[in-house]
Amino acid sequence: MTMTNGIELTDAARGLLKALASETRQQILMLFTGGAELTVGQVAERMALAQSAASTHLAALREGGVLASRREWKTVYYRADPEGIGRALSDLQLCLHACCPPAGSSPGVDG
Amino acid sequence: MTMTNGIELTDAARGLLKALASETRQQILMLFTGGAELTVGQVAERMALAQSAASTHLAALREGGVLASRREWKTVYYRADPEGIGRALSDLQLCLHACCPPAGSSPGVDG
DNA sequence: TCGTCATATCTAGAAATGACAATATGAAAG
DNA sequence: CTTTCATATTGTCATTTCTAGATATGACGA
Repeated sequence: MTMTNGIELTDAARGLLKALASETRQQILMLFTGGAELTVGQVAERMALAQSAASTHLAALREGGVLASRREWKTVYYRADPEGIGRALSDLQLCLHACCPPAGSSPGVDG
Repeated sequence: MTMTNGIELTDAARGLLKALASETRQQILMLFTGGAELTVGQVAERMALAQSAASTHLAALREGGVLASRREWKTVYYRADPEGIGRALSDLQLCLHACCPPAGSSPGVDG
């Protein structure tokens, strides 16, 4: 049995944290609210970024499991990856909950 | 009527993301599992960091609402801040949920 | 084959981050 | 007032990250 004396974040959770470490990427993610599909060019325009910067950030978000991409001819459409986000968020919550229970999570802790 | 066409992360959520953007700080947080109280010196020793580096990281974690500190004479004891963590996590979840619902969260989305 | 379009990758400079050493702060003891 | 102890802050350097421009890739149309 693998023994870790402490708790550790999963890859999914670390990916989310890394992807959303940048405020620019946080804002980019919000562009995809409601299941919108956006191209690299559209993101670059809305964020007032160079195409290369937008491409890099979008790749980082995809790498972190936050976005997914679909290619149609020459155009790449990015969209949110609710499943990836959900898993990462769940892992993060589970880990932080195990680490620092919000008072009253485990019976017998308080009383 | 104030119209924000998008969704925005709360300060608490952004604080959490910023605080946990560093893997070193992620590991530091895990030292506080189980409600442990640690001094700056103890964290520095366990993480094999200089005292100044530990102090800076702990301050960042406190700034992000992840840790809380208690001063006793010359010694400062840091501990997890479950309330702050819970709020940030809740905000983050709420925002991401609103942005990218995990399939079937809002009745009528699917049909 | 050549040209165009959208995106990805490479390169280089700018800005931010993280590390350590050294110094400063604040509180208690002598 | 000076010393002592733990922590906070400052200065500097190395590393990383961010950004934009230029170039490469892949697919279609002529």
